[in-house]
Amino acid sequence: MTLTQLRYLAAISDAGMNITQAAERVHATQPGLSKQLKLLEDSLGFLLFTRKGRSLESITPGGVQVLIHARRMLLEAQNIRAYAANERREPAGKLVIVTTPTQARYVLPHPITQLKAKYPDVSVHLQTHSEGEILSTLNSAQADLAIVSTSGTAPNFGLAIPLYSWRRVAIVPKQHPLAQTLSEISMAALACHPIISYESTLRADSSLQKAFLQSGCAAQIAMTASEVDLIKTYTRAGLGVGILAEMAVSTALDNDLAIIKLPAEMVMCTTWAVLPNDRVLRDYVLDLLCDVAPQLDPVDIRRALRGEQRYIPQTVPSWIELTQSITS
Amino acid sequence: MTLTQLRYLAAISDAGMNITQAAERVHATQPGLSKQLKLLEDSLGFLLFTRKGRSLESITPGGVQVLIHARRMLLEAQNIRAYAANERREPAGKLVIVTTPTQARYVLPHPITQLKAKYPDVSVHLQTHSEGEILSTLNSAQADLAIVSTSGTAPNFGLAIPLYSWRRVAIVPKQHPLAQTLSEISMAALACHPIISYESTLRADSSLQKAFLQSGCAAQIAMTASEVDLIKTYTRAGLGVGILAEMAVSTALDNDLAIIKLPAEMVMCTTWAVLPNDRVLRDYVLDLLCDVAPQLDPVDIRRALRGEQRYIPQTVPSWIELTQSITS
DNA sequence: CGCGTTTACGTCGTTCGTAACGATA
DNA sequence: TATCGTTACGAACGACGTAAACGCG
Repeated sequence: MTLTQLRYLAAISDAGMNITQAAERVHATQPGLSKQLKLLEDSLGFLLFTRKGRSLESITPGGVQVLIHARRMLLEAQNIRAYAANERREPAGKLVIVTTPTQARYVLPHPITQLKAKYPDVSVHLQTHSEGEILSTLNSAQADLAIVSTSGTAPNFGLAIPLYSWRRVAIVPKQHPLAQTLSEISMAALACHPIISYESTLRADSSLQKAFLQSGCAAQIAMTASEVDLIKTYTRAGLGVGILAEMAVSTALDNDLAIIKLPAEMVMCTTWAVLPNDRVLRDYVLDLLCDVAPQLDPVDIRRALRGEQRYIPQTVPSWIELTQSITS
Repeated sequence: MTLTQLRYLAAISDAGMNITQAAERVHATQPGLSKQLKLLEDSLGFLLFTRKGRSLESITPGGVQVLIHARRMLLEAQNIRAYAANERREPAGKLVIVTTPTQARYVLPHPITQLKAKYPDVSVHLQTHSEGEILSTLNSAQADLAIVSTSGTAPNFGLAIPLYSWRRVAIVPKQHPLAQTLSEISMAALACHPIISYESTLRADSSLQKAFLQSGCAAQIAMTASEVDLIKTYTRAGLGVGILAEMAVSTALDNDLAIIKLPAEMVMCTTWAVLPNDRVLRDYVLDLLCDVAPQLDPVDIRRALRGEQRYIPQTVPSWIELTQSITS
């Protein structure tokens, strides 16, 4: 049993029992994998895959168990390599982030630019998914971290680190009657207008729906979209009042839109970085996080990931505080 | 980075930075380890040990981190091998148990005899320690399981499985006045006599001390011993009333002694099997446990060890029930 | 006949042990 | 001088890739 054999085993499983395809992914030849698989099965003494003719059909129950432990070993091997790469200040590396389109488009550009300036040889891979899919993606894909938002408690996976809190805002075209709203708008006033927002607001437990329910009004969801830009576009077209995350609007770029505060019934959301436990992160990952949220202490995070102590978050700043401190 | 290199690394650390000694333990030559260590350090890019002249002085902070992950990998490798050995019904194997002298001497002989009858090629290693040292030994030594007793809650380590509950009994020579005691003796009556018991009863929080305190008496601890046999010997010599675990006396062997029940103030103790989490056990380990405590379900234990579900203990039988069902 | 796996074979790299050497206390 | 680690070298093993054969759809 060698590490190579286990790596091949995982690759074959990942490639859907296709040895040829697995061989390409690990940059080796197909007969090589075939042979190492056979050797592994011989040394273990039982079959890891069921065969159909010559092809692999499916993984055996024993194969599943072996694979579980093999993947843990490969993860730890990665950890050692990551630690070593940090230690010798290796400039190159890979960074896979799974997050939502809003984060990817409006929050991450600046931190990632900073990161690329400091570490030009790190290849960054952004995977955007809808809110619900992100944690399962972090689990299956070999991503380094997830950045997600919740309106309530911490995501129940790995180590969840609160980055900042934020509110939703309403947007209308400057010529819209509501554009004159001076301070914040009431939920009741908002209920008179058709709403344009994210797809996720259709869910009954969304914080938007709950805010309307709480104030005794029913929202008219005029339309939903998955892309923030679509919401802006249709708001500009006069189809209704757009409601979106405050990170997604800026007075500079959206100067044809009026930005209206929403009342306290519209609860604050929190954006979290979610890190898989027991994983050694490259330095640039922590750099990135600290760049997003300066209140973080990389040493604390490292300790929490190693399981040495529970992670106790600092006071979580609001998005507005963060952007103010950047411009100042 | 190969598994061999990591195994050597762990061996060198275990041998106190002595490469020659480490080489013996892994059945390899000293130059082999020396070279592989250098190769590992080269591939990682930093030193794992500090050198003093030519000798290894101590492990570096980086070495500590690498070692943590390396040990996890080696454990998982062991897990795969153990799973495979089970799968192919490998008759040979090793079983390391850490436990107390009482368990080793009075509880385990029968189950271990059974085990050796079923698996003659398994080499069994019993390590006896005092109650307090056992869990730390299980942690450091590569033992398969610990068997310990507590008078209260479950040991806070790994997976603790309650095997049986038991009481203490008092013993006196047949000619002793108390030998005529018909049913159980009161704590007050007991307090009139010098007590001979385990060393651990000297601790203020021992259940024996607490029982005396609760009934308002002070025990006269005449003497303590670490060995059960010593307690019996000095009891026979008439030095006092022996108090020991009921497993340690039998009407057959100790027919010169009268066995006296103790009242309910003397709380019941529980004997636990403690298994390290995330470890694949050989079949014979579970066989042994089920032989000690027939209420156990090996499938449940396996699932709990894999972290698939919490372990919910069955009703825990008392030692008396266990011995009765064996003889019946 | 193409796709995918297995088998066969030659080459290359690596590991391992023996032996000699070096340093240290 | 004894102990412990390093270096050097040769033999053996193992891994890998190329090429060909085999089954199956």
